[in-house]
Amino acid sequence: MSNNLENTQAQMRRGVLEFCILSILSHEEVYPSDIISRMKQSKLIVVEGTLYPLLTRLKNGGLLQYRWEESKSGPPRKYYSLTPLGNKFLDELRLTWNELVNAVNLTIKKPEHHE
Amino acid sequence: MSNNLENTQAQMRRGVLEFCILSILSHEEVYPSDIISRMKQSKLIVVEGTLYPLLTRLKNGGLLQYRWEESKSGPPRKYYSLTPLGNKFLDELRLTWNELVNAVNLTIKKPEHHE
DNA sequence: ATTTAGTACTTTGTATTGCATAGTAGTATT
DNA sequence: AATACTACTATGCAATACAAAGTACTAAAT
Repeated sequence: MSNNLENTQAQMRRGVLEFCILSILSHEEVYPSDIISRMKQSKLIVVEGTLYPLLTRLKNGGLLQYRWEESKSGPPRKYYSLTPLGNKFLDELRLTWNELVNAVNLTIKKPEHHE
Repeated sequence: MSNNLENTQAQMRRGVLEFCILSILSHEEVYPSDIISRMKQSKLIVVEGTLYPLLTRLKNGGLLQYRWEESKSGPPRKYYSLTPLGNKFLDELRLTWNELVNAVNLTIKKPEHHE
């Protein structure tokens, strides 16, 4: 059926996709293939068909911008970076992430017995 | 558009929904409305339209079971609990959660400079 | 000068699923 | 018998991750 382990694990990862991508872009101007390999290093798999539309959505939302740059080893690359709005957005997501970790830790602990 | 903050925040929470619900059920036998209020306590909002189908999916997947119990204050309740398979599944998700937290922390940190 | 390989960006179609909304049904109170 | 409250169920829509196939550029080999 649809409730195998991998599916649920993937769902967890999906939830933090945008956050991680924005974080990477906050450190350095990179192009999509860079992002994929950086995420892979952290065991967060993301594929092209996911990343490209996501970057476009973020760009259309005013969170990202890009510039073209020639490459010596193939077609030109889109170097993405955060806009000021994107930076604000990321700040909020950092808060959200910390809150989420706390909330989950609360939930997965045994409940305290009141009264 | 579709890339507002709330949307992304909700996405993060969604990713851990199953994990939290299974965790709650591993501690005590509860009925759906219980789960909703427990999640709310931890700031993880979940609504009926999400929870009921999710519980059904998990049950059909063999992770959950339930028994009916009469209630003095309304219709009978479905008390859910984990099956042995559900317990194994939850163990895996605990691992996944810890790995995810590590992976995200790795990703959101500045990259180290190799060579 | 074509072909092949490698890199990089793009597009299309599908399936999952969270949620809004509305509906059904039981008990208790007036 | 009507209303309120609680609880479970069903329907339809919208968002989106991913698979898969496609386009396009550079460089190297034949």
